[in-house]
Amino acid sequence: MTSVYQTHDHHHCISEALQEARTLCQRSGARLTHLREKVLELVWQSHRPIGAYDILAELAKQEERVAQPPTVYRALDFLMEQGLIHRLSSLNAFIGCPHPGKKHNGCFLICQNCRVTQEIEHQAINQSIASCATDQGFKITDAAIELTGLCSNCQEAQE
Amino acid sequence: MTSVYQTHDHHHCISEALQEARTLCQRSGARLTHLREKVLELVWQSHRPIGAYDILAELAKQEERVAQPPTVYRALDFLMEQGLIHRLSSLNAFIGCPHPGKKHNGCFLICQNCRVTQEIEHQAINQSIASCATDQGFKITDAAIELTGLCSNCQEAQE
DNA sequence: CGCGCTTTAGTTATAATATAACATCTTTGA
DNA sequence: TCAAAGATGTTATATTATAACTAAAGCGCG
Ligand SMILES: [Zn+2]
Ligand SMILES: [Zn+2]
Ligand SMILES: [Zn+2]
Ligand SMILES: [Zn+2]
Repeated sequence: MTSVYQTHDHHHCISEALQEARTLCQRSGARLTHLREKVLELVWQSHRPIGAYDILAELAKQEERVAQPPTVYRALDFLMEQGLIHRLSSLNAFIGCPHPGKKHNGCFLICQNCRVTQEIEHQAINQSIASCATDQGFKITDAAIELTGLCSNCQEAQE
Repeated sequence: MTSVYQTHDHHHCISEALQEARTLCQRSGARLTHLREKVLELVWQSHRPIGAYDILAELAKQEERVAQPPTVYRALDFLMEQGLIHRLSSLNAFIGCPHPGKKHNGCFLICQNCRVTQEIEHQAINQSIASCATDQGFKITDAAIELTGLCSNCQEAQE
Protein backbone atom coordinates (compact mmCIF):
# COMPACT_ATOMS: atom_id res chain seq x y z
CA MET A 1 0.00 0.00 0.00
CA THR A 2 1.27 3.46 -0.82
CA SER A 3 0.53 6.77 0.78
CA VAL A 4 -2.06 9.08 -0.69
CA TYR A 5 0.52 11.81 -0.80
CA GLN A 6 3.46 9.86 -2.13
CA THR A 7 3.30 11.17 -5.65
CA HIS A 8 1.08 14.05 -6.53
CA ASP A 9 1.11 17.57 -7.87
CA HIS A 10 1.22 19.50 -4.67
CA HIS A 11 1.04 22.87 -6.42
CA HIS A 12 -2.45 21.78 -7.31
CA CYS A 13 -3.27 21.16 -3.61
CA ILE A 14 -2.05 24.62 -2.72
CA SER A 15 -3.85 26.50 -5.46
CA GLU A 16 -7.03 24.59 -4.85
CA ALA A 17 -6.90 25.29 -1.13
CA LEU A 18 -6.28 28.98 -1.72
CA GLN A 19 -9.02 29.21 -4.30
CA GLU A 20 -11.51 27.49 -2.04
CA ALA A 21 -10.53 29.77 0.83
CA ARG A 22 -11.17 32.84 -1.33
CA THR A 23 -14.55 31.51 -2.35
CA LEU A 24 -15.60 30.62 1.18
CA CYS A 25 -14.46 33.90 2.65
CA GLN A 26 -16.16 35.90 -0.06
CA ARG A 27 -19.35 33.96 0.58
CA SER A 28 -19.21 34.53 4.33
CA GLY A 29 -17.99 38.10 4.17
CA ALA A 30 -14.75 37.27 5.99
CA ARG A 31 -11.71 39.23 4.92
CA LEU A 32 -8.97 37.01 3.61
CA THR A 33 -6.23 39.62 3.69
CA HIS A 34 -2.81 39.33 2.10
CA LEU A 35 -1.26 38.25 5.39
CA ARG A 36 -3.92 35.66 6.13
CA GLU A 37 -3.72 34.21 2.65
CA LYS A 38 0.07 34.10 2.91
CA VAL A 39 -0.14 32.22 6.20
CA LEU A 40 -2.65 29.81 4.72
CA GLU A 41 -0.30 29.23 1.80
CA LEU A 42 2.54 28.49 4.20
CA VAL A 43 0.40 26.06 6.18
CA TRP A 44 -0.34 24.34 2.89
CA GLN A 45 3.30 24.19 1.82
CA SER A 46 3.20 20.50 2.64
CA HIS A 47 0.95 17.84 4.11
CA ARG A 48 2.95 18.06 7.32
CA PRO A 49 1.76 20.08 10.30
CA ILE A 50 3.70 23.31 10.70
CA GLY A 51 4.37 25.26 13.90
CA ALA A 52 3.54 28.92 14.39
CA TYR A 53 7.19 29.83 14.74
CA ASP A 54 8.10 27.94 11.57
CA ILE A 55 5.49 30.00 9.78
CA LEU A 56 7.02 33.09 11.33
CA ALA A 57 10.44 32.09 10.03
CA GLU A 58 9.07 31.51 6.53
CA LEU A 59 7.32 34.87 6.61
CA ALA A 60 10.58 36.51 7.59
CA LYS A 61 12.21 34.99 4.50
CA GLN A 62 9.43 35.73 2.06
CA GLU A 63 7.97 39.06 3.12
CA GLU A 64 9.29 42.58 3.41
CA ARG A 65 8.34 43.31 6.98
CA VAL A 66 9.43 40.95 9.74
CA ALA A 67 6.34 39.78 11.53
CA GLN A 68 6.01 39.15 15.24
CA PRO A 69 4.33 36.18 16.95
CA PRO A 70 0.95 37.86 17.57
CA THR A 71 0.66 38.58 13.86
CA VAL A 72 1.00 34.92 13.01
CA TYR A 73 -1.23 33.70 15.82
CA ARG A 74 -3.95 36.13 14.83
CA ALA A 75 -3.85 34.93 11.25
CA LEU A 76 -3.97 31.32 12.46
CA ASP A 77 -6.91 32.12 14.73
CA PHE A 78 -8.76 33.65 11.82
CA LEU A 79 -8.06 30.64 9.60
CA MET A 80 -9.24 28.27 12.32
CA GLU A 81 -12.42 30.26 12.84
CA GLN A 82 -13.10 30.02 9.13
CA GLY A 83 -12.48 26.28 9.27
CA LEU A 84 -9.61 26.54 6.81
CA ILE A 85 -6.99 24.99 9.05
CA HIS A 86 -6.89 22.76 12.11
CA ARG A 87 -4.63 22.81 15.14
CA LEU A 88 -3.09 19.52 16.21
CA SER A 89 -2.70 19.83 19.93
CA SER A 90 -0.47 16.79 20.24
CA LEU A 91 2.08 18.61 18.04
CA ASN A 92 1.36 22.26 18.76
CA ALA A 93 1.09 22.66 15.02
CA PHE A 94 -1.33 23.52 12.27
CA ILE A 95 -2.47 21.85 9.09
CA GLY A 96 -4.69 22.83 6.20
CA CYS A 97 -8.16 21.35 6.07
CA PRO A 98 -8.75 19.48 2.82
CA HIS A 99 -12.51 19.95 2.94
CA PRO A 100 -13.35 23.26 4.58
CA GLY A 101 -16.71 24.87 4.44
CA LYS A 102 -18.66 22.22 6.28
CA LYS A 103 -18.56 21.50 9.98
CA HIS A 104 -16.70 18.33 10.75
CA ASN A 105 -14.67 16.48 13.32
CA GLY A 106 -11.55 15.40 11.56
CA CYS A 107 -9.61 12.38 12.62
CA PHE A 108 -5.90 12.84 12.03
CA LEU A 109 -3.40 10.14 11.14
CA ILE A 110 0.04 11.51 11.96
CA CYS A 111 3.10 9.63 10.77
CA GLN A 112 5.83 9.88 13.36
CA ASN A 113 8.45 9.10 10.75
CA CYS A 114 7.72 11.32 7.75
CA ARG A 115 5.27 13.56 9.66
CA VAL A 116 2.79 13.50 6.78
CA THR A 117 -0.63 13.89 8.28
CA GLN A 118 -3.90 12.87 6.77
CA GLU A 119 -7.33 14.06 7.81
CA ILE A 120 -10.00 11.42 7.60
CA GLU A 121 -13.75 11.63 7.82
CA HIS A 122 -14.76 8.28 9.21
CA GLN A 123 -18.42 7.57 9.81
CA ALA A 124 -17.91 4.71 12.22
CA ILE A 125 -15.60 6.81 14.41
CA ASN A 126 -17.98 9.74 14.44
CA GLN A 127 -20.87 7.46 15.32
CA SER A 128 -19.07 5.59 18.06
CA ILE A 129 -17.92 8.84 19.61
CA ALA A 130 -21.39 10.27 19.44
CA SER A 131 -22.82 7.19 21.12
CA CYS A 132 -20.10 7.26 23.78
CA ALA A 133 -21.05 10.84 24.58
CA THR A 134 -24.75 9.96 24.65
CA ASP A 135 -24.06 7.06 27.01
CA GLN A 136 -22.37 9.43 29.43
CA GLY A 137 -24.83 12.26 28.99
CA PHE A 138 -21.97 14.35 27.67
CA LYS A 139 -22.46 17.11 25.12
CA ILE A 140 -19.44 17.37 22.86
CA THR A 141 -18.45 20.74 21.47
CA ASP A 142 -15.03 19.79 20.17
CA ALA A 143 -13.41 16.47 19.38
CA ALA A 144 -9.68 16.06 18.98
CA ILE A 145 -8.78 12.70 17.53
CA GLU A 146 -5.10 12.46 16.78
CA LEU A 147 -3.65 9.08 15.91
CA THR A 148 0.12 8.85 15.82
CA GLY A 149 1.99 5.99 14.21
CA LEU A 150 3.50 4.89 10.93
CA CYS A 151 1.95 5.58 7.55
CA SER A 152 1.94 2.79 4.99
CA ASN A 153 4.92 4.29 3.16
CA CYS A 154 7.10 4.39 6.20
CA GLN A 155 6.14 0.87 7.22
CA GLU A 156 7.29 -0.39 3.83
CA ALA A 157 10.52 1.54 4.12
CA GLN A 158 11.29 -0.12 7.42
CA GLU A 159 10.87 -3.66 6.15
CA MET B 1 -28.43 12.26 34.70
CA THR B 2 -25.73 12.99 37.25
CA SER B 3 -21.98 12.90 36.96
CA VAL B 4 -20.05 9.90 38.12
CA TYR B 5 -17.95 12.14 40.30
CA GLN B 6 -20.66 14.31 41.73
CA THR B 7 -20.77 12.71 45.14
CA HIS B 8 -18.13 10.27 46.19
CA ASP B 9 -15.43 9.70 48.74
CA HIS B 10 -12.47 11.06 46.88
CA HIS B 11 -10.00 10.10 49.62
CA HIS B 12 -10.84 6.58 48.58
CA CYS B 13 -9.92 7.34 44.94
CA ILE B 14 -6.58 8.74 46.05
CA SER B 15 -5.62 5.95 48.40
CA GLU B 16 -6.68 3.33 45.92
CA ALA B 17 -4.68 4.95 43.13
CA LEU B 18 -1.59 5.20 45.35
CA GLN B 19 -1.95 1.63 46.55
CA GLU B 20 -2.33 0.32 43.03
CA ALA B 21 0.69 2.33 41.92
CA ARG B 22 2.80 0.81 44.69
CA THR B 23 1.69 -2.67 43.75
CA LEU B 24 2.33 -2.19 40.05
CA CYS B 25 5.73 -0.60 40.58
CA GLN B 26 6.80 -3.31 42.98
CA ARG B 27 5.72 -5.92 40.46
CA SER B 28 7.61 -4.27 37.59
CA GLY B 29 10.65 -3.30 39.63
CA ALA B 30 10.09 0.41 39.01
CA ARG B 31 11.04 2.72 41.83
CA LEU B 32 8.12 4.74 43.09
CA THR B 33 10.15 7.21 45.12
CA HIS B 34 8.77 9.69 47.61
CA LEU B 35 8.81 12.46 45.03
CA ARG B 36 7.12 10.38 42.38
CA GLU B 37 4.46 9.20 44.76
CA LYS B 38 3.89 12.76 45.95
CA VAL B 39 3.45 13.95 42.37
CA LEU B 40 1.05 11.10 41.69
CA GLU B 41 -0.91 12.08 44.78
CA LEU B 42 -1.09 15.68 43.57
CA VAL B 43 -2.28 14.57 40.13
CA TRP B 44 -4.99 12.61 41.92
CA GLN B 45 -6.04 15.49 44.12
CA SER B 46 -9.08 15.81 41.92
CA HIS B 47 -10.65 14.42 38.78
CA ARG B 48 -9.54 17.53 36.96
CA PRO B 49 -6.42 17.62 34.83
CA ILE B 50 -3.58 19.49 36.49
CA GLY B 51 -0.69 21.35 34.86
CA ALA B 52 2.96 20.72 35.61
CA TYR B 53 3.40 24.18 37.08
CA ASP B 54 0.37 23.76 39.31
CA ILE B 55 1.96 20.59 40.64
CA LEU B 56 5.16 22.55 41.15
CA ALA B 57 3.27 25.18 43.13
CA GLU B 58 1.63 22.51 45.30
CA LEU B 59 4.98 20.87 45.92
CA ALA B 60 6.38 24.21 47.00
CA LYS B 61 3.60 24.49 49.58
CA GLN B 62 3.77 20.96 50.86
CA GLU B 63 7.41 19.98 50.74
CA GLU B 64 10.57 21.21 52.41
CA ARG B 65 12.70 21.78 49.35
CA VAL B 66 11.41 23.94 46.52
CA ALA B 67 11.46 21.86 43.39
CA GLN B 68 12.31 23.09 39.92
CA PRO B 69 10.45 22.31 36.68
CA PRO B 70 12.70 19.43 35.56
CA THR B 71 12.01 17.66 38.82
CA VAL B 72 8.29 17.70 38.19
CA TYR B 73 8.55 16.83 34.52
CA ARG B 74 10.79 13.89 35.27
CA ALA B 75 8.36 12.55 37.82
CA LEU B 76 5.52 13.01 35.34
CA ASP B 77 7.52 11.22 32.64
CA PHE B 78 8.08 8.32 34.98
CA LEU B 79 4.40 8.13 35.89
CA MET B 80 3.42 8.21 32.23
CA GLU B 81 5.91 5.46 31.38
CA GLN B 82 4.38 3.35 34.13
CA GLY B 83 0.92 4.06 32.74
CA LEU B 84 -0.17 5.67 36.01
CA ILE B 85 -1.13 9.00 34.49
CA HIS B 86 -2.05 10.38 31.09
CA ARG B 87 -1.20 13.66 29.46
CA LEU B 88 -4.01 15.60 27.83
CA SER B 89 -2.38 17.44 24.99
CA SER B 90 -5.36 19.68 24.37
CA LEU B 91 -4.90 21.08 27.89
CA ASN B 92 -1.18 20.66 28.50
CA ALA B 93 -2.19 18.87 31.66
CA PHE B 94 -2.09 15.53 33.39
CA ILE B 95 -4.65 13.23 34.94
CA GLY B 96 -4.51 10.01 36.90
CA CYS B 97 -5.40 6.81 35.12
CA PRO B 98 -8.26 4.99 36.85
CA HIS B 99 -7.23 1.59 35.52
CA PRO B 100 -3.49 1.42 35.13
CA GLY B 101 -1.55 -1.75 34.63
CA LYS B 102 -3.04 -2.72 31.30
CA LYS B 103 -2.33 -1.12 27.95
CA HIS B 104 -5.22 0.97 26.76
CA ASN B 105 -6.22 3.92 24.63
CA GLY B 106 -8.31 6.06 26.85
CA CYS B 107 -10.96 8.34 25.51
CA PHE B 108 -11.30 11.49 27.59
CA LEU B 109 -14.46 13.46 28.19
CA ILE B 110 -13.38 16.91 29.35
CA CYS B 111 -15.99 19.27 30.76
CA GLN B 112 -15.18 22.80 29.72
CA ASN B 113 -17.25 24.18 32.57
CA CYS B 114 -16.25 22.24 35.70
CA ARG B 115 -13.13 20.71 34.09
CA VAL B 116 -13.91 17.28 35.52
CA THR B 117 -12.50 14.74 33.12
CA GLN B 118 -13.53 11.17 32.74
CA GLU B 119 -11.54 8.45 31.04
CA ILE B 120 -13.66 5.98 29.16
CA GLU B 121 -12.84 2.63 27.64
CA HIS B 122 -15.24 2.35 24.77
CA GLN B 123 -15.16 -0.76 22.63
CA ALA B 124 -16.94 0.75 19.64
CA ILE B 125 -14.54 3.69 19.54
CA ASN B 126 -11.49 1.47 19.78
CA GLN B 127 -12.84 -0.76 17.05
CA SER B 128 -13.78 2.03 14.68
CA ILE B 129 -10.39 3.62 15.13
CA ALA B 130 -8.63 0.34 14.54
CA SER B 131 -10.62 -0.21 11.36
CA CYS B 132 -9.95 3.34 10.20
CA ALA B 133 -6.23 2.70 10.61
CA THR B 134 -6.48 -0.62 8.82
CA ASP B 135 -8.34 1.03 5.93
CA GLN B 136 -5.50 3.50 5.51
CA GLY B 137 -2.71 0.99 6.11
CA PHE B 138 -1.71 3.04 9.11
CA LYS B 139 -0.09 1.49 12.16
CA ILE B 140 -1.13 3.36 15.30
CA THR B 141 1.29 3.63 18.18
CA ASP B 142 -0.56 6.25 20.15
CA ALA B 143 -4.13 7.50 20.10
CA ALA B 144 -5.20 10.76 21.66
CA ILE B 145 -8.95 11.08 21.85
CA GLU B 146 -9.98 14.16 23.76
CA LEU B 147 -13.59 15.20 23.68
CA THR B 148 -14.38 18.60 25.09
CA GLY B 149 -17.85 19.73 26.01
CA LEU B 150 -20.34 19.80 28.86
CA CYS B 151 -20.75 17.00 31.37
CA SER B 152 -24.26 16.02 32.41
CA ASN B 153 -23.99 17.98 35.66
CA CYS B 154 -23.08 21.21 33.98
CA GLN B 155 -25.79 20.81 31.36
CA GLU B 156 -28.37 20.51 34.14
CA ALA B 157 -26.96 23.54 35.88
CA GLN B 158 -27.38 25.63 32.75
CA GLU B 159 -31.02 24.77 32.24
C1' DC C 1 -14.64 63.37 -0.92
C1' DG C 2 -13.88 63.54 4.25
C1' DC C 3 -15.08 62.03 8.55
C1' DG C 4 -15.68 58.60 12.13
C1' DC C 5 -16.14 53.59 13.10
C1' DT C 6 -14.52 48.95 12.85
C1' DT C 7 -11.22 45.70 11.66
C1' DT C 8 -6.59 44.40 10.89
C1' DA C 9 -1.79 44.63 11.69
C1' DG C 10 2.41 46.34 14.21
C1' DT C 11 4.98 46.50 18.51
C1' DT C 12 6.69 45.56 23.01
C1' DA C 13 6.71 42.88 26.70
C1' DT C 14 5.79 38.85 29.12
C1' DA C 15 3.32 34.46 30.36
C1' DA C 16 3.13 29.50 30.19
C1' DT C 17 5.01 25.15 29.04
C1' DA C 18 8.99 22.26 28.48
C1' DT C 19 13.86 20.65 28.04
C1' DA C 20 19.21 20.66 27.80
C1' DA C 21 23.19 20.06 30.31
C1' DC C 22 25.73 19.24 34.04
C1' DA C 23 26.43 18.48 39.28
C1' DT C 24 25.28 15.87 43.26
C1' DC C 25 23.23 12.55 45.92
C1' DT C 26 21.14 7.74 46.74
C1' DT C 27 20.46 3.09 45.89
C1' DT C 28 21.96 -1.22 44.58
C1' DG C 29 24.51 -5.05 44.14
C1' DA C 30 29.07 -7.21 43.54
C1' DT D 1 33.15 -0.74 50.56
C1' DC D 2 33.10 0.77 46.27
C1' DA D 3 31.73 1.32 41.48
C1' DA D 4 27.84 1.76 38.48
C1' DA D 5 23.29 3.06 37.71
C1' DG D 6 19.59 5.70 38.76
C1' DA D 7 17.32 9.68 40.81
C1' DT D 8 17.28 14.40 42.02
C1' DG D 9 19.17 19.18 42.24
C1' DT D 10 20.47 23.28 39.73
C1' DT D 11 21.08 26.67 36.23
C1' DA D 12 20.01 28.23 32.09
C1' DT D 13 17.34 28.41 28.10
C1' DA D 14 14.11 26.75 24.38
C1' DT D 15 9.47 26.71 22.71
C1' DT D 16 4.77 28.05 22.39
C1' DA D 17 1.36 31.54 23.22
C1' DT D 18 -0.92 35.87 24.77
C1' DA D 19 -1.73 40.67 26.96
C1' DA D 20 -1.90 45.33 26.12
C1' DC D 21 -1.38 49.12 23.63
C1' DT D 22 -0.45 51.76 19.04
C1' DA D 23 -0.90 52.55 14.19
C1' DA D 24 -2.78 51.75 9.85
C1' DA D 25 -6.19 50.21 6.57
C1' DG D 26 -10.90 49.39 4.99
C1' DC D 27 -15.71 50.75 5.05
C1' DG D 28 -20.13 53.19 5.37
C1' DC D 29 -22.36 57.40 5.25
C1' DG D 30 -23.37 62.20 4.69
ZN1 LIG E 1 -0.49 17.93 -1.83
ZN1 LIG F 1 -10.80 19.39 8.33
ZN1 LIG G 1 -12.57 10.68 43.23
ZN1 LIG H 1 -6.00 5.47 31.43
